[in-house]
Amino acid sequence: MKVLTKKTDYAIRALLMLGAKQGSYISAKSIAVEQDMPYQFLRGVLQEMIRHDLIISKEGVQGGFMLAKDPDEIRVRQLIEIFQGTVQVSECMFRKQICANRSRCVLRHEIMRIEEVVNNEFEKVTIGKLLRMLSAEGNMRPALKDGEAPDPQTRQTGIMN
Amino acid sequence: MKVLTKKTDYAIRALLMLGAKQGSYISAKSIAVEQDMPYQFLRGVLQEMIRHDLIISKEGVQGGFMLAKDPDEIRVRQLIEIFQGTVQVSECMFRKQICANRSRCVLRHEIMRIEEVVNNEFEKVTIGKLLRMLSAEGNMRPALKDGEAPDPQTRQTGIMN
DNA sequence: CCAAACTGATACTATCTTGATATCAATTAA
DNA sequence: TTAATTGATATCAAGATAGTATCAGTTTGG
Repeated sequence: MKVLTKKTDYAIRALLMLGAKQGSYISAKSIAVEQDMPYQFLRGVLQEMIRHDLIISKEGVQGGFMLAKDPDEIRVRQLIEIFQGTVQVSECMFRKQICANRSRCVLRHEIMRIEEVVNNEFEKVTIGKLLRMLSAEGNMRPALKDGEAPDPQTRQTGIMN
Repeated sequence: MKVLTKKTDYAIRALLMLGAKQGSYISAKSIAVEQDMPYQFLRGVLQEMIRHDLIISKEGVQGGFMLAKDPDEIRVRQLIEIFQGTVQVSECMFRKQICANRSRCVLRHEIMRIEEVVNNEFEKVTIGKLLRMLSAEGNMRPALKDGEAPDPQTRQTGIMN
């Protein structure tokens, strides 16, 4: 049972990199190199995020990508939905007006409950939160609470690797 | 994001059928027919469950399968582990002594936390619990609490479809 | 004893999803 | 004007999931 596919994984890490340098355009190439991701594959991921208004882009020399919104408003849950589709139980679910099979429906009911738990958890994880965890870890200081501004030192430490 | 694969789904429903007729052997064929599952595929699933001591079998005429333990001791979590492997985050995790990439590790940390939540939930769902939900639903009475014995009427209603 | 109803074991194929690559046109800054 | 870039697709490879087929061994009832 794999929680995150490559696409989601790459997406999150790319966003973290963009989030660490807000305000400037960062090229797909530099992300791919620094994060060790396949270039063209990453580009597909980035384009998908543009379509969902998570990032914006600029073409041409010195072009690249930039966050389109506050990091605290980009939720891992949404990324999972974009790249892996809504959580669903086996089949049954859609169409098939009311399950033909009771045992499957009972099972489904249980799983939908669990799905909700999972979704709530992923809803709480934002790019902003991850960024704070990163910088906190970066210089071995306690994690910042939500809303608290990280100190400049931590800021410039750089995020990746 | 698919929570249950066919194998797990079939496994659970087969177990529910066995659980509904504890004490007698039920053939793979009858399960396949009643539950509308591909016969040979189901057989593979059943054999896997034998290897994990969830069920036992009897060969030959009048043979079939039977639960090997109390339904309340068969957990959906274990079934998921058997048929879908342990929950894991992207890659990273195994080998690769300590992630080379900090952002991936921070992410991983968050996801491992969520995984634990999921595992706890699936740990709580047993075949016994599902059986009780089924019989409760079967005749529109409130669900039984854990440990409470279902009444005979409910019992004989039959489980499937 | 034998035939039919079964499981054990395994090999194979098909289909779907995920991951990755390649190409070409359009844009932009130096 | 050219090199660095994104936009848009098309294609391919690899892996996971789903499903089929086959044959040998076991058991029971007639």
